[in-house]
Amino acid sequence: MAATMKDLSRETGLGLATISKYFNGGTVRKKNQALIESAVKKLHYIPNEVARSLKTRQTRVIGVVIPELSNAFITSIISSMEDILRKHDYAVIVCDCRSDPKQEKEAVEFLLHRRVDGLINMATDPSGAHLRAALSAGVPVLLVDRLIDRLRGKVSAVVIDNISASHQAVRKLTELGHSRIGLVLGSPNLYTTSQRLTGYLNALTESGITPSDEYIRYGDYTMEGGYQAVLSLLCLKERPTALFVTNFEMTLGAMLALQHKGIRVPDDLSVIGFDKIELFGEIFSDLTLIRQPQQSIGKETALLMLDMLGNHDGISHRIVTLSTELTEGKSVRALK
Amino acid sequence: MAATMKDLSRETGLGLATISKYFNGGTVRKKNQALIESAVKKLHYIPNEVARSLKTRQTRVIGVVIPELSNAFITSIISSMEDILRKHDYAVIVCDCRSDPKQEKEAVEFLLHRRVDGLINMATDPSGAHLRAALSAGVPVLLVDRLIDRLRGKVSAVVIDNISASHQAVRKLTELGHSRIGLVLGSPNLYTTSQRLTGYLNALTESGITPSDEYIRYGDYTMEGGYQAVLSLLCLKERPTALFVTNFEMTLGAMLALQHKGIRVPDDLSVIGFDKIELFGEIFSDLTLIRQPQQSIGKETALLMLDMLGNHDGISHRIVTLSTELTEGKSVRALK
DNA sequence: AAACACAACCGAAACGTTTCCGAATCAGAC
DNA sequence: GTCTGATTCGGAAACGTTTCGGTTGTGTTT
Repeated sequence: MAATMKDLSRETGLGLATISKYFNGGTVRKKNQALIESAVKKLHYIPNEVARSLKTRQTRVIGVVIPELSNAFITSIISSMEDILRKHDYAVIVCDCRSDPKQEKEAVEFLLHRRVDGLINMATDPSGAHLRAALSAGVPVLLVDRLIDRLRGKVSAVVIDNISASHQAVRKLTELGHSRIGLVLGSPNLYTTSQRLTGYLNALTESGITPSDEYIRYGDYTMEGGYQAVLSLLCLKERPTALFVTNFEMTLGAMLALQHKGIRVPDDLSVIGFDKIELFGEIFSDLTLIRQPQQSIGKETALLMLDMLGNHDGISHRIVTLSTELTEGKSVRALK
Repeated sequence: MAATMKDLSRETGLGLATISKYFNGGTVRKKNQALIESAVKKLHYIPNEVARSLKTRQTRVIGVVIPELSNAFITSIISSMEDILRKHDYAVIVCDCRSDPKQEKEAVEFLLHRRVDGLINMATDPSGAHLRAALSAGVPVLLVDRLIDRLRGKVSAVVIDNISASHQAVRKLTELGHSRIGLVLGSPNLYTTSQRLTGYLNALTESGITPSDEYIRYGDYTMEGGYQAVLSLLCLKERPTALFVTNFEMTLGAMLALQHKGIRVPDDLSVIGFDKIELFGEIFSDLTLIRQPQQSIGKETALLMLDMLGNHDGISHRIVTLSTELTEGKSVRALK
């Protein structure tokens, strides 16, 4: 059905090797170039990347394993990443593992079977067990957003500076006189969770405030989780005067909870949220929040991966840390 | 580096053909099965899908070309689609063409080079020109959400019944006594736009109301577009008493505009929106809206594609139409 | 024990490229 | 018109599978 190089060879009278060289930028005589070009047109030749992959031992495919596709933070990273990768002629296979370690592992194996050239992973399993096969197969691995300690030195990573981000937000609150500051974190064993907790603790102790577990909640990074976390914080005998919520969905949930409880922001409670994402940003436009540079995360991820793919000999594993930004809104006020 | 079937053959003393048969579910003697299994373990054999693809002439990869990845409606479709496809051992390569017909065409070619087994497309170019190459290469094409008239019979499709959806929404409004009903549509030359317009017009004439262009706006399916469209509708000397907004982003924009203008819903104006999407739904929880079954769209798309891939001889092109649902909120009231 | 049927096995040729390296061709100078 | 050195060309062997068709092995029947 589809034309092959062999057909081109027959049509032009040239050898296979010459045709191949033509497509790979080798030097071919003008007249032969023309000959090949017209044969390509005539036969509707389309190069077969599969055969090429088999021979060159590279598929020009990058596997991406993420916890959830329907998550604006993630898709906006993927989107800018895919953009760059495709411009460099790399295809991206995205696998959504639904935050399930088992599925995550299967996804990695699935991609390994397909001989992806590299693996980008926003890890669900904090142990990194799912990546062992990839590592031992020599496939470059790049972690995004979440580091895995025991893989340090064996993989690259692109993350944000979670500690400072959190530190900055909390310091802002302490500077305004808040000392009972509620913290809503993600799932307990996630990298970002513990980092953001550290930043919070640092900022508090720095201001001479003794942190108390009472004010810390784990909201699973979901809207529902954020909602419940805030409700529970509001039940404390000594209510927090301020809140720091550490991801976007939970911020949404938190705002909803406050709204339902009739608590005014910032009059009754100061709030700092997380991740201003296109559409949503408009809705709570006056929220003070920590903003992650999703675009840059995607871009840096793509570039770092391309870099790893380039240095085929002796891959150097780098960790790129991007910084966040505190955008001021009107959801925070000074305690009189 | 990586072990091949040849290595397994040497290790077990069995022939290549036998090993292959083992992996493809052929009958192999018990003792030999055990032999192979242990060799697989010992050598860490991973089947090379690339070589297999070359030989079998199928990649088990589906290409998906969409206008925008960071769009919740789209990702939720993709998510459920990818889920099913991967369970059937098909990988999905997603290309975001940023609603640019040129990029869309390039994406299709990109995927064709990679010899995808099938193509799923939420079309940006309403002419369908970008799909010609795929069609003539005999690659099954499946349109989602947007039909392309001149491709009828040559492709399959999964869409919703836009005309009834729109009809239903508008009839609801006319039944409550509204006659000046503003309509906010997407981009003029899109399939869904014209279908939803038709439903609107039908419903109006059915109630003896003469439609007027004055009440129709094109909002480009963006939040900003919806925002502007509503502002402009509010400037009419004879303001509409009700509004039907035909996608999610524009509904968001519309609500924002109303909020900014201090217009109360439904007291001052009745509103029917579109697409309740997880998170956002909570925010405007009392909106009456048309809900598309994104899950089902994804699922039907995947199944239909698998079906097309199955009937390798004589693909029958089907069009699956799913229906929408009107969920009642509190954003609509009867005109006294 | 011979004959048979049937299951399980294997050698070798594909699939469509790339690449090595020896062979052919070329341009220019004498 | 020949020779030289530099270019361009092409034959053939890979890459790791699947599959065709033929061979060997196993177990039953008489």
